[in-house]
Amino acid sequence: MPARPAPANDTDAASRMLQAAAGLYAEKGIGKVSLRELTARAGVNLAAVSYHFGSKDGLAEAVFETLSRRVNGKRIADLDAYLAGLGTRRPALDEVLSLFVAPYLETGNEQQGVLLARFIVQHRLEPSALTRKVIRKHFDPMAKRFIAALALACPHLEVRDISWRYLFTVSAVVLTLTDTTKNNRIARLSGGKADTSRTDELRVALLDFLRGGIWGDAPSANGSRRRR
Amino acid sequence: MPARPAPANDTDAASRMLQAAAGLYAEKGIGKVSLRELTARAGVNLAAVSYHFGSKDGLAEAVFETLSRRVNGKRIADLDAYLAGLGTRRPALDEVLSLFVAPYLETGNEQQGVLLARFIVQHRLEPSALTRKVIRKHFDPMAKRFIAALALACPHLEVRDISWRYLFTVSAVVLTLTDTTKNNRIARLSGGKADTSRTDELRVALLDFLRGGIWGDAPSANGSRRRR
DNA sequence: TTCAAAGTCAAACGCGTGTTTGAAACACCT
DNA sequence: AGGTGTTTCAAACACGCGTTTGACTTTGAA
Repeated sequence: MPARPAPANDTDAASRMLQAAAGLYAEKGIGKVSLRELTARAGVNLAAVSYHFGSKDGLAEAVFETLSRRVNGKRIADLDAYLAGLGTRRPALDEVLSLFVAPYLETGNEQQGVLLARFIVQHRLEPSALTRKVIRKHFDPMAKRFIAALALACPHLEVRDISWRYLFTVSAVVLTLTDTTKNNRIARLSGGKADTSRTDELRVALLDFLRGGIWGDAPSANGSRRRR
Repeated sequence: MPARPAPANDTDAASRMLQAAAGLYAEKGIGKVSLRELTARAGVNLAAVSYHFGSKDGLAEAVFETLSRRVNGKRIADLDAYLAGLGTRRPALDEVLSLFVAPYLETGNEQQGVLLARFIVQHRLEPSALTRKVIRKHFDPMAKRFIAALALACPHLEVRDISWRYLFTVSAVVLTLTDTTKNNRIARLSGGKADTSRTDELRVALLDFLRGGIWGDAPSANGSRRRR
């Protein structure tokens, strides 16, 4: 059990491993990174993982704990600030959605968005003790805050509807972000007219879709669902 | 190289393996099934996989080839029938969406929906030669048909918008379906008010969301996006 | 300078995996 | 009944993985 010095700089072995892990997770997927590959990239001995983090899972937990705490802490803080600035006025759906989507689309920090998305998708596909722990601790509270904010922004909807639509929103965002490689599916299907790797375009398209989906005012088959 | 007899019944070793594979893929995830576990459930010797399917990947390919061909063939056929019955009238967005979503939500065949969803999500998270092949062969053509149909149903939208929204739609559907276990996330977040395991409820909520998202007529932040 | 703690390193261990082997059992036609 | 091609089976193989070991090097305070 090592005594971790509090201020670790970037040339630290542990920091290099964390960086290498984050990079490889984002590039290849969380489950497809071997310790030999990881330590090679970090320029560190194989045994260093066990020494500094206890195990492979310990390293992964450190990566996602850090990431989740930072990202969701900022999301909650930004949401609070926005709501506080409103006074008694109703929050705008667009603004709430923008705040939610922000960490996935932050320009200049694409790796963070992809990593975050991969983590969520991984948890949905093959939940593990690790992902469950991080989700419950860092994502569930944030989700509840945003569901509450969405309810304020959409007074015509019940909490049940909001919950469903929040879930669909998350799904659309994270799965889209896991396909940002060249020749991604949308580029292929649209003949290049749309492309996940053009982030600005993606943001606009995504917000258009989510706004409509959450607000929920479109003509239905029997025309009975008009409410506003 | 075995000579596969054309009519294979359910007590066939190969059929039993296919069934066991499909079941285990749906239950545990595609990447988490070992051949020893699979052959044990199928009541078959370990070497039978190599003998009948060449390799582990060969078995997986057989599973998803069959599933994808059947499901997407039916989707295309149903869409064609619907469009043909319309004559020159404009297709209804709700109907097109229902046809698209159908194989994921077919009652009495839940395993199919989950398996399908898992396959798509797996491909997005960690694409492999296998998933790429099946996607290009069986899903891309179907997707293009539905995008075209959606364009007919939504004449106010450009193909680019439709492509984006189709992608978001797929994302919302498949990722939602990978979390249908007890104590799923939406049940936890909504305090039980919504629950992925109640299929009828899920269908309604999903179609409400998708209709609104695709049609895209909701008040935006600056109020400028009103078009119909 | 000394010495114990912290960190690094090459090597090996144990385990589960997909795959292969070669013999045995079976099926089916002549 | 004989014989050929198909299918099953237990056993072993080769490999990559996460982890552990024990010796070596570095660090930093007394």
